Amino acid sequence: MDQKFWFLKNCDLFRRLSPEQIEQVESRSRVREFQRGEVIYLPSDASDSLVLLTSGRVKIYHLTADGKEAVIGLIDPGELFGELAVFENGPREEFAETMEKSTAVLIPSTIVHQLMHDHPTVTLGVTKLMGLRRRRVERRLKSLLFRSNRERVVCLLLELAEKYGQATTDGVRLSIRLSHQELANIIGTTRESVTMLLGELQSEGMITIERRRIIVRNLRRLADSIGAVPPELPSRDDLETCLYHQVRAQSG
Amino acid sequence: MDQKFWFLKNCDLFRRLSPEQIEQVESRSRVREFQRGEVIYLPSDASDSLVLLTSGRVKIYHLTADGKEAVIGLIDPGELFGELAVFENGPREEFAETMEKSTAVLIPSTIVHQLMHDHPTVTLGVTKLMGLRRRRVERRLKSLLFRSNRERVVCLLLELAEKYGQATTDGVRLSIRLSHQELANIIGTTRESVTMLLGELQSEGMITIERRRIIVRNLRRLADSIGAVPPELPSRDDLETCLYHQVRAQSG
DNA sequence: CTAAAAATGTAATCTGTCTTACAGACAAGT
DNA sequence: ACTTGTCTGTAAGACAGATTACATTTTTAG
Repeated sequence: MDQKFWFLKNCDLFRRLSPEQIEQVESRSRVREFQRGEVIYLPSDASDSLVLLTSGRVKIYHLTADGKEAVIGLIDPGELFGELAVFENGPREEFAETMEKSTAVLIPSTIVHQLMHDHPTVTLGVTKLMGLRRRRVERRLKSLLFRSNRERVVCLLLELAEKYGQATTDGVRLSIRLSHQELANIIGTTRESVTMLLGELQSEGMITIERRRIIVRNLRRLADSIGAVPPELPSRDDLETCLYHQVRAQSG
Repeated sequence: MDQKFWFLKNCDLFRRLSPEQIEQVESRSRVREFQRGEVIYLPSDASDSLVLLTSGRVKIYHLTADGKEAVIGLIDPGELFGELAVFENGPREEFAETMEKSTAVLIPSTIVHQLMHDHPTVTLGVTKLMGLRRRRVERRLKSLLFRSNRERVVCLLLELAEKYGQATTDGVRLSIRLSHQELANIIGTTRESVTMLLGELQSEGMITIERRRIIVRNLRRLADSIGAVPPELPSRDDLETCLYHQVRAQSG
């Protein structure tokens, strides 16, 4: 049967639900399209939905007192976000903003609560999700404390390679395009510093940049240069998930 | 009835369990004493227990490549930690080390899994715990990105006031003693910088320090100075919990 | 109580990073 | 194709913070 909300079935969290339950979630959720740069939610926002990104890309960030964006994380298709507001009663503290044209499903937290109540695997899934995110943030914290800008940039490249890296003959190609400003917002430095450091790394032969795409020539050497362990590249599974989304996006 | 493991009952997570279930947890958990500076677990550690701190204080930290401690968080009596290893199968990434003589209960993850399976409130409790911790880390991340050392120190003082602050006639007294080195390890700077900045803040009348205890003279003014919102002090409830522990520790 | 160890205070130098400023490259829309 | 706006590259000066080095105080352990 052709489901309108096929993506719910494709989402890890809901995979094991019965068709009736999926239907229930469907009937109460809203799908929304967002243009590039639109805000999905903000701290003062009353809404407390869980959000599933089905296409595009979203950045989660805090605003500092002087108006700078402190990026906490990036969200890709198939990923859930905004889940903190489902358990806390207080308001959110972060912004979610699309980095390109995106589509998202907003699932009211009441539905999520019900699901978690009825279906233990959902609860476990949510818990694991939270754990994963937390580990990610802790890792980032570690990669910022005590580190120079150069080390931060290298750490970020390694992190991006782990999530977006595709092995090619030239090296590991990052399938994500971020401006220097966006990179700077992730590691807490200035745009100029990022430009300089990427230039340095390129002239040292660690990376090459062509048409705003970064290729890490030698992952191990890059990791070694700051005493880190080279990351695993995304597994075949992840790629399949990714492809699935792309295919469905074209045909749907 | 006088329970040997009274602290399990006192822990939020287990409060609603039946006496039999408590007993079950008790029978499979181990209590251990740790001297100041002992390591409770480390990344290569095979053990995957959930840990409940019943007395003392623990710091959770990562080690950077050049051997510096990047402190992720502090654990106080009544708090759980090490919970990430309960869901991930991979090894831990962080160290847990006592900052003073401490006592902890090690609860095997199998027991936790069982409990979560049988008792939905436990699962929900764990999820909320993870959410809380994550928000804490994200907040810290925000308070480090783009911030000067002075701002970081002030942020840290505000954070400590929120957790350890006691209102007095002189101002908010922090009921925790941390060395300058320990403070530096939390905000990712050097011991010398912390010494200087605390001195500055003192000479500006923002804080006073007597016998290694910090008193924030005017919380609002301190918060305003970096454009932050002054934190709430710990509520009566938290204080009671704290007292409860102290009382039990004396009588038990 | 005393010795040893740890923590604090201070200061000079040196390095990395931010700031400011501007020019050129690239992208998107008319 | 041209224009507009965003992104990238570069560089000089200012400044914050790391480093180094050492004196002094406080705490801990025997």
